[in-house]
Amino acid sequence: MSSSSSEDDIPLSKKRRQDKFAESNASMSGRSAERTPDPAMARTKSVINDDDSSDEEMPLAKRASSKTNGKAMKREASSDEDNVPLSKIVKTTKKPTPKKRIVNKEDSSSDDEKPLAKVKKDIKKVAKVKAEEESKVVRKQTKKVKDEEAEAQFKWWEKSNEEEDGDVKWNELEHNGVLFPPAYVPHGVKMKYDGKPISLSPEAEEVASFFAALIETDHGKNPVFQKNFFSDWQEILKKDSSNPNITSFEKCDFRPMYEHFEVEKERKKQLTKAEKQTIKEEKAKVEEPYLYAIVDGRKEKVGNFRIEPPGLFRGRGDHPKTGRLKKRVMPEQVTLNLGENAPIPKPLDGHKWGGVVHIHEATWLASWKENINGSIKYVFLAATSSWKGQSDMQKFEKARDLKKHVNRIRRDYRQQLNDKLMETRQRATAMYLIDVLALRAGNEKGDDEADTVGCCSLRYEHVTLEPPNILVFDFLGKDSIRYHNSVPVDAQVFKNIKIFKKQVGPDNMIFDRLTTMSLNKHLGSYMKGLTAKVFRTYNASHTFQEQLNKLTREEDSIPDKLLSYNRANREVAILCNHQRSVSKNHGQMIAKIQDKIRALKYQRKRLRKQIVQLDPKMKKSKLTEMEEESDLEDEWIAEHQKDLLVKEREKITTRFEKNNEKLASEGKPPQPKEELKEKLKAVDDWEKELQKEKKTGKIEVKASATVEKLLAQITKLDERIKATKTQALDKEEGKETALGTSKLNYIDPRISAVWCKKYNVPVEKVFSKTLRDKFQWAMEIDADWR
DNA sequence: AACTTAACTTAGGATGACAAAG
DNA sequence: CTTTGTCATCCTAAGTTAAGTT
Repeated sequence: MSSSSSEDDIPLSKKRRQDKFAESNASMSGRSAERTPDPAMARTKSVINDDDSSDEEMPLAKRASSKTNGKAMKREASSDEDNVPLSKIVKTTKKPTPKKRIVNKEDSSSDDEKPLAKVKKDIKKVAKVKAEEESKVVRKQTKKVKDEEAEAQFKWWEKSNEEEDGDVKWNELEHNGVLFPPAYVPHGVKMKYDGKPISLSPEAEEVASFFAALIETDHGKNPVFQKNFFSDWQEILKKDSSNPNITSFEKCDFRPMYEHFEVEKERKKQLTKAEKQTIKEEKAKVEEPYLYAIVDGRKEKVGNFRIEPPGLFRGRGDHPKTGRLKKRVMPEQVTLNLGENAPIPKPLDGHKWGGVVHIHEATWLASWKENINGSIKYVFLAATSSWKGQSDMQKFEKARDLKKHVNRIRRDYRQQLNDKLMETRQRATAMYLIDVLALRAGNEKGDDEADTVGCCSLRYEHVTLEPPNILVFDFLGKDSIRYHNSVPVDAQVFKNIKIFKKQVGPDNMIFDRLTTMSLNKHLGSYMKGLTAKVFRTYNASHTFQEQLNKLTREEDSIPDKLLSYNRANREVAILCNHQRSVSKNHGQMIAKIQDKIRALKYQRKRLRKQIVQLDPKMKKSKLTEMEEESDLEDEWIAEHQKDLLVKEREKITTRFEKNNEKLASEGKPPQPKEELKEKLKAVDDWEKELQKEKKTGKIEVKASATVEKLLAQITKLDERIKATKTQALDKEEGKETALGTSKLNYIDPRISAVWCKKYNVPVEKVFSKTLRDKFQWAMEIDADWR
């Protein structure tokens, strides 16, 4: 923080993160302490008296928030479910979890598939036989196609809804495993410790390099990041006794390495086109085997076949683990998911796979455990694949289904906003927020993660009340993005939040009797598969369609139509709070544009003066109608003129030098210096002229100039000024909203497809190539779809 | 555990400024 | 003075991986 001596220079988005940082530092005692509930406050009643005056009588959080015994709490919460009317527990009978079969590389070849696989097959036999036969047919057909022209895409959306085949996603699955990052090649550049160059073991050098590359970034300057990196690096240093004893981060100077990388970067840029081309080709050759998997005979694109390279964990927000070393992944840690009959790809030389499994009900191709949070990473098919496409379409269909139920759901929760039962009332209030504000569900998080919240995990401090009915939300959501919004709400919602807050007290969760699980369970009783996130999809798509209809004019030009499209898109992005960090030089950029505008205005002003000089009568007519340049101060003009002169001189000198170089290379003698002087003199003359202008207040008008000509020039300038202004405005408006996320994940692509058809806008204007590929299933939609 | 959503990072293509040529 | 070619800059799209939900 100390680095921010001039706060105003910091882009907004960065600031927001910094502020947050300050906040968490201020409350150093840590969250766990803050959130520990006051046992004296614990109460047990769970019926609500609606009268405000008797708020005190309200029940309280059994799970009054504590993280320390969260597990016990959760169990308790689930026992609460007994209160739920039976009718609401529709949950389908659980299928036995499929057994994973780990096959060691050695035994995999011979014995293989028969026993376990057969049992499994028997279980699902009845349901599956039909599908299997079908898929065999499909396979034969597509194999033929594949041999000729591999790309003929399988149009799954044209097939009638195949029987939902239990949870089985595939019968045969073949792929070439994963691509590991190349082994580390030491560069030998010595960093300094305590001012002296030191040599490091390759492993220690690698980790130091990870950090060195980041020293100029926000991460590299973040103390938590530094601390975590440093302690993990020390562990690595200890592993090789030849490493120097490094105990103080402050004494480390990573700059030599950083500079080395900068030079390398520059060198890469300087490569010729041909060299770049060969590098690209080599890369493609290495990747080639991993690009596609074969699913039931169909060739499908793989998404992320590359194993994530080692590096420093770049946790967002103030993640406690940010900066920790993300270790290199070895084949031993990687599990492959393959068909029983598929050949097992070769692991790295001298290595073995961690395991090979045949989980037919999963869509992942490979997985490994990551060492920072202990979570599992997966290799999936690409977004263009049928698996992803199908589930994407299902998602939007589900959102469309919601339309049929939403009125009933809304009526219910409105009614339940003053339910006697605390839990029900909280649930109804949460549903209101999820529905109206498109908040995320908000699972609880651990102490070893960034402190972010969603609807169910909102805490006391995240919502403030502004009578009569305004709620002010201010919290960090997913990715530590700030959600800051003032919304007028239903009177009862306002009242409820007030009550809940009073009950739970500071630092505690507002919906203390609600979990995402119980909420989703309840939603599921309205409609199969309905969960909190469906509301986000539904509301996003719905808003988009609404806005689009409202904004688009038949008679508009295509750019205008696109503007409407983007505006509708922006509405959705705002609803979903999709932000992007303002680029580091946004401020500069805007300043540059403003300067450009002023420079144009300066020119225009001169032209006007000239016109008046030519024809004094013009003064009162057209010219006065024109907008006055309020931001053109004399001071600025002087500055600007100086600038123009300096630039002109520079230009002349460099041109002169360049010319000389050219002459020299041709073996000719350089131009005489007098020539340069001669040319520079012209600028001097210009300068004098400007000074004279300043004194007399008159501009010398060229002999060829006429009023008409000057007016024409002014019109041109006017246009340019206007264009630049709107450009600036557009940039300013959109600087913080990211349109891409909603387009990619929330807005039903069929709405766009229909819109393009209806208004004759080419689809490629609204969908990039990847988007078109991903949404192929939506492109051939009927024009009357809604 | 498995899958979707999301922002951050990077690559490369479009765009505009500038110099040289017409 | 306008047009054309080149280079740097900027911006978008693709790629990556962290952070959510179920």
